[in-house]
Amino acid sequence: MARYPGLMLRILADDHPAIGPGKAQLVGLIDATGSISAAAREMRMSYRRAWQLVEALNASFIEPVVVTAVGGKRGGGAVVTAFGRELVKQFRAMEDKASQAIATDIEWLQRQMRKPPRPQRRK
Amino acid sequence: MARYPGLMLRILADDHPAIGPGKAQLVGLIDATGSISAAAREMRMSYRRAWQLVEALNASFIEPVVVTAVGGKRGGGAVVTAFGRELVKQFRAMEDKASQAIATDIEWLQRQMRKPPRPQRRK
DNA sequence: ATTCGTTATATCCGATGGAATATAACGAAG
DNA sequence: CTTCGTTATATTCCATCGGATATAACGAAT
Repeated sequence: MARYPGLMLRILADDHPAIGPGKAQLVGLIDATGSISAAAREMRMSYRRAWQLVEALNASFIEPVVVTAVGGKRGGGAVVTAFGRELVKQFRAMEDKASQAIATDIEWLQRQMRKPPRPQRRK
Repeated sequence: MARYPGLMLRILADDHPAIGPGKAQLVGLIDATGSISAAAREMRMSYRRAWQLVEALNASFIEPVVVTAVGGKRGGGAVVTAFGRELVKQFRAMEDKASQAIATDIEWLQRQMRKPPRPQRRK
């Protein structure tokens, strides 16, 4: 999910996550597919969850991030607003900048990490 | 919990959080108090949880972060290793650098945020 | 030997989150 | 008016997480 290995960045609003890697990817996929459900399918996420994330996004910001239409041709759909696109773009840029800023630190840190014997969750 | 308003940074090992704001704070408190349970009390965290986090930290890195002693004077205690101190220091430095690198972006983003009507969790 | 506070560990339980499922509403296309 | 795929919403179920609690082990100090 994280675009940069070893780094996860989230932007908070009042200590609650406003946008992070997951929402950014979701909005990107909605933009690509024109549908919340299609984006959810691609992320192997339940429609309900994806819809909740979209709801949270729209509630977090002044301008809507995703606008939806119900019924009609192909049942409806979802469109990412210009602001939504800008939001994702900005967030990706932040990931880039942050990653650059601490790249050497991350390398050092990862050199201190134990590789194999990490108890991973079962499939 | 996040030291910088609007930013949360986590360092991942194989997509699992190796260190983040919570563990960093916990290690800092263990260093200050010399005890896992005292640190947990200060963070209003159950001892079990704190102990699990310490276990995860020690499992994530080659060198131990916290070493513990059982029994004896005052029942035992926990000591943050030199590496542990360095780890926290490095992580804090990463937060600083990342925060600086994206400060203007965060300002822009927060200007787009809806302030009051965010459904906050109940106490 | 007793005391004491801590680490270590197990067990139980409640809250939370998310998946799965079902259903309704919708509106353009045919 | 029927069809169709989607949004929207409620309901149910289950896994996971963490808090609460209890207990054992420990070892220095008394």
